Amino acid sequence: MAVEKRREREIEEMKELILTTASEIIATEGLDKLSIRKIANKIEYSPSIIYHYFKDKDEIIGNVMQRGYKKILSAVSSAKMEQETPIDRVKQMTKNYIRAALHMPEEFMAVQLNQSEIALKHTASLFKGASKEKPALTALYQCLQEMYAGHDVSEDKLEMTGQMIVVATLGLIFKLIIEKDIDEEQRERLIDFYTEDIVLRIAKGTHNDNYIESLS
Amino acid sequence: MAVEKRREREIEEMKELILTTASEIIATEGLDKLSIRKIANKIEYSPSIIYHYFKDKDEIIGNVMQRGYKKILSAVSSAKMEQETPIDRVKQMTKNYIRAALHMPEEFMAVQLNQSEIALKHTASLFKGASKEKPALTALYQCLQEMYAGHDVSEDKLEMTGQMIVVATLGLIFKLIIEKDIDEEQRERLIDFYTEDIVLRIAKGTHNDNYIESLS
Amino acid sequence: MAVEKRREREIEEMKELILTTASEIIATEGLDKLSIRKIANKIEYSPSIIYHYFKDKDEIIGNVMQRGYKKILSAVSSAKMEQETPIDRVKQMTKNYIRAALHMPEEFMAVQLNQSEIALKHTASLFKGASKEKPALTALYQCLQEMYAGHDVSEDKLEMTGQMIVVATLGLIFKLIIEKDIDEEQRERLIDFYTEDIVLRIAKGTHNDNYIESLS
Amino acid sequence: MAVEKRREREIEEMKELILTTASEIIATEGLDKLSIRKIANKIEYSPSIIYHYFKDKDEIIGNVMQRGYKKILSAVSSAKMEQETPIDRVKQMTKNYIRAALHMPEEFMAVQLNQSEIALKHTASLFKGASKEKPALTALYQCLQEMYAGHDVSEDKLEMTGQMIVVATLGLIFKLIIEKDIDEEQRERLIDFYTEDIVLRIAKGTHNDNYIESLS
DNA sequence: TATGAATGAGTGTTCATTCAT
DNA sequence: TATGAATGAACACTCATTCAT
Repeated sequence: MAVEKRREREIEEMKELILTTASEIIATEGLDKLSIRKIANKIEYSPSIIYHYFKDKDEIIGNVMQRGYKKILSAVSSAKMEQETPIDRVKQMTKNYIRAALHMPEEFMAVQLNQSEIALKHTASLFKGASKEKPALTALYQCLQEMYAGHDVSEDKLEMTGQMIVVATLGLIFKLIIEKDIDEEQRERLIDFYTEDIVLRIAKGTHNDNYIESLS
Repeated sequence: MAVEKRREREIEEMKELILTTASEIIATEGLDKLSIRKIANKIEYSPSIIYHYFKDKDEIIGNVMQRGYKKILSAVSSAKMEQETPIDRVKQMTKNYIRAALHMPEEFMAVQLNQSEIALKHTASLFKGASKEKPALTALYQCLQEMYAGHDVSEDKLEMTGQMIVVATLGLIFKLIIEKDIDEEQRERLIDFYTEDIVLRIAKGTHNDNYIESLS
Repeated sequence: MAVEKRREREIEEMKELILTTASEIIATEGLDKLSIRKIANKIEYSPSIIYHYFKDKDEIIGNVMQRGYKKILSAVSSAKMEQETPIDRVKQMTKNYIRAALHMPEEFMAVQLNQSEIALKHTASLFKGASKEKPALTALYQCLQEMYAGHDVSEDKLEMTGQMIVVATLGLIFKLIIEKDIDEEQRERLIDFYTEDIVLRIAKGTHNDNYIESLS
Repeated sequence: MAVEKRREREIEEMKELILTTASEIIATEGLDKLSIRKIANKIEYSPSIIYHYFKDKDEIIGNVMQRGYKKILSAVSSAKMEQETPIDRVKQMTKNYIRAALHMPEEFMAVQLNQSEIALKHTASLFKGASKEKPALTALYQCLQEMYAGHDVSEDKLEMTGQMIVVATLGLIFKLIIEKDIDEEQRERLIDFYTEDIVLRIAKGTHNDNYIESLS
């Protein structure tokens, strides 16, 4: 009984070890350079033992991605209710999302850029109706709905606005990850500017901005 | 000497052929499925001959990416002057950029996601002062300057606004490429919405939007 | 001691379980797809435990084959005494033999095609004197002796005739197993024709067939 | 030009070497123990080179089998017309067939016992109408027709008789191969008895054998 | 210039077997 | 008695690269 528990723990630890190692390799060399043998070498076990803990390579990749996805998601959702106004919640959410992503850059990239069906099941967000299916988008969408409550805005446009925030945020994250030599200060400036300013611009739309009309 | 010139031309042609073929493979199967053998098969030469024209696979990839970057650039710049108002030029530019990228999705991804220095030399755009160095950003920046001429907006904010447009556009492109199963109609809707609406929102800022203020 | 007996019984049961399972796998997937893991999975034990009951895979295969041989044998011998005339007994025996074999095709093939000494100890039938050593052949031989009682036929020829019946029967069985797509009707026709007609022709010989002489 | 010819010859030689080696392995260890690595080791080349000459393992197996089949076929057909009477031709054909098979025992087994579709395309002989499709059977069938010309025998029975000769012959060959320890003399006796006597019995049928009737 | 032969390292995966517990 | 962790050898196959010609 105590034995069983220890076993279970050990299994969990080994799985953890394998997944972490896989994450590291993905982080340093990219998803397509990940190999069972590389994992085995790193953890100093024989390749075969890995099949004790995971059915095959796909299961490992699946797990790595799911973990990545969960990390991100929890980071975002933890912020859901902290802010009072919907727009502040949107700001907070994107901020958290960006931070979380930048804490696991390569893993995040691997997940987001993966075109396999299992990955897309988690990451797809551009299809029609995504705001009702995807947790992250749903949260965003609800904020937007609150913001526009009582105003005549089509559901469609609201969904697309949410999608555009997602897309723009991802774009920023990708670029910040790829341009890894940008100094800390500039990073912060860009993130701040994006979350404090750009997100707002996208979210609020331009319904009444006579001033800006005059600019163009 | 005439002989030499012919030789040189032939060499150039062969290099061209190899690179074009590599591009095609990347376009249809992705960067990591590119192999010397595949190129050789397609051009109906033996794999070995390729090493006559390029040191190794990496050199081929490097060249492909450089060409990819140039293609994109020319697509964008060709549109520079067609539109009258600056905001229309911005719209047009992003539209062209998106179209061009989506016509060579895998190649585009390969270029934009490449973290090597030589790639970054072309693609880096988030550093301070980028709007003065990077052709694409410069064009954008100039439009924004025109838009805000006579208004009190800091150079800094204008540069960052340009960078945000770049970043958001890339995000949209990436997602459109990755979520390859989205139907044509939705694609068009999103692109339209982005170029007609979102770009505007980002570009114009929110200086005077009392209406929206009331929303939040 | 009671305990010991129970233990022994349990061991026997476990061995039985393992062997039956192995037989099933051989039957459904073929001998070369048999693996310790597959057996273990099926009986819901760990692979290692199997080594408690059998030295190695070969020992298991050996046992399976022995059992297979016995099954066939009992199927044949059960028919020994049912028929009155010797030729009817021969017919009945071959019929039973064919039926029994076709009920366990893969196992039968595995046994009959196995060239190991232990397998051959059971299956060898072509050596001189086989009709006195091999139960199946002995039965056949006795029938033939009865048939030819009072006629001048050499022991030798009689033994060889028996061997030829064995050989032909095996040939038919093998082909029926290998050509697995033959429809039921044709199968039956062939088996019938063989057991009713061909076996007779072989068994009876051609001592007096003037008619046929005239054919050649 | 001379170079090309030499190359072609060398390729042919290498292919030959690979196939012969594969045959040897099949002969000594069985078809399912055949591996690319084993071939490579035996011919003292690296495994990869084998893929220069053959697409994959299946292609090698296919070639081995085809060669085997052809060898047998030519052995048989070479004898077709040497004999005068049809029954002598049948005898001669089976004799040649047996000899040919015993000269390449394991290869023959591998071909005849292979259940894959491509193998069966060559070896299947029990289906209705086989005597019109399979060269070997056709030859047999024609002999039988000649023998029974002018007598009232159904096509069906004639075809089945042919099939039974095939089946019996295969049975004999298989057993002679498997029981590899039988001494030369006994082998010869059995083969002789089969070809001189048994084949005759099967072929001629038992229409008029009053004598034998009395036996049963 | 161009080829094809050849290699060695690498891929994912399966398996029989051993051993400490 | 029974387990699960672990290994090492084997499997088919792919690839970048080299080299003699």
